[in-house]
Amino acid sequence: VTEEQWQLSAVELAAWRESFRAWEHLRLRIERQLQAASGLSNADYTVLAVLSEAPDGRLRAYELGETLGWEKSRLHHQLTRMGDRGMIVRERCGSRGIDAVITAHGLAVLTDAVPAHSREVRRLFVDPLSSKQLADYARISSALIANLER
Amino acid sequence: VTEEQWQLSAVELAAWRESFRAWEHLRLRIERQLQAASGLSNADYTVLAVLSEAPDGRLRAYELGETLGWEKSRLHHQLTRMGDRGMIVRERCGSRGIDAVITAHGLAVLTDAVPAHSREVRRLFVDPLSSKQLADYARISSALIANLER
DNA sequence: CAAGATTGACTTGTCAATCTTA
DNA sequence: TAAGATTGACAAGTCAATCTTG
Repeated sequence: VTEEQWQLSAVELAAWRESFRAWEHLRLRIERQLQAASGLSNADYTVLAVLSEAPDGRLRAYELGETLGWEKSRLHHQLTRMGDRGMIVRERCGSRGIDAVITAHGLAVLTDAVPAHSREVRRLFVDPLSSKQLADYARISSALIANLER
Repeated sequence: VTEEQWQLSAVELAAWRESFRAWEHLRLRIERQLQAASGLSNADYTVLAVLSEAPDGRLRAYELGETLGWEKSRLHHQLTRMGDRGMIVRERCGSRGIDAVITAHGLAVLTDAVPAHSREVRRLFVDPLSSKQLADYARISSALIANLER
């Protein structure tokens, strides 16, 4: 019999499936709360949050993409949708760059959405874990990201 | 000043964002590998895997949905697409139930896909973690699921 | 040419409404 | 009526190809 070195042990496979399932559920619930309460997707919320934290509420599209880890076309479609809904505007900047800028409306929508969203994150992610577990989870996530980006 | 009890601490927020980012990246990479190597989405793969593990490669659509934690319409669309590609068939079963049954072709596609997929899961998820971290991560995921399903 | 932005075609997932049969 | 299945409209994301300007 050939050595099947790729095989996952039962424990490893279960860990993978359980983690996958947990994250899918979590994402769905967060998404639903945001949608129902504020009409935002999680992607909308994240873009608004990142822009609102940038100086002048403005960021190069390119850097925004890096920050979020999104492909340029995904970002572009997202910004187009958000632009159509008046949450951001695009402004040509320098030579061949574009700035995404959060609008007053975008900021208002975000401000409105933050408390309930944060409460949901707390309820579904922070509260069920001990602070050690939360720290562990974050540390492991960082390790995974580091490995992914190598 | 009002007590802002919903606020997430910097640590909590960072943990949430880091975890979110890790999981998004991970999912994308897994998805890409599957797509490139086997023309399967992760959803396809998961359905095939679950069916292949069921007695006779057959499962009530309803139970399949429960197992995966998917809504019925998602499952329905998914099965339709997989049916179109000859990987499963639907069979009326009992009174008002439908069985999803993996076909020989579906099983062949799955069998083909397993090694490279498993290798990728190992490379991106299992190997970068110590076995204690893996166990921690799985345990935390279970806790999150338990909380979500309450 | 190359960095960065844009486009369009296509796949997946969500929601809400509807159908079917015990 | 209710369990379970189906449908269709739509939002989101992916890929590959193309445009633009230094």
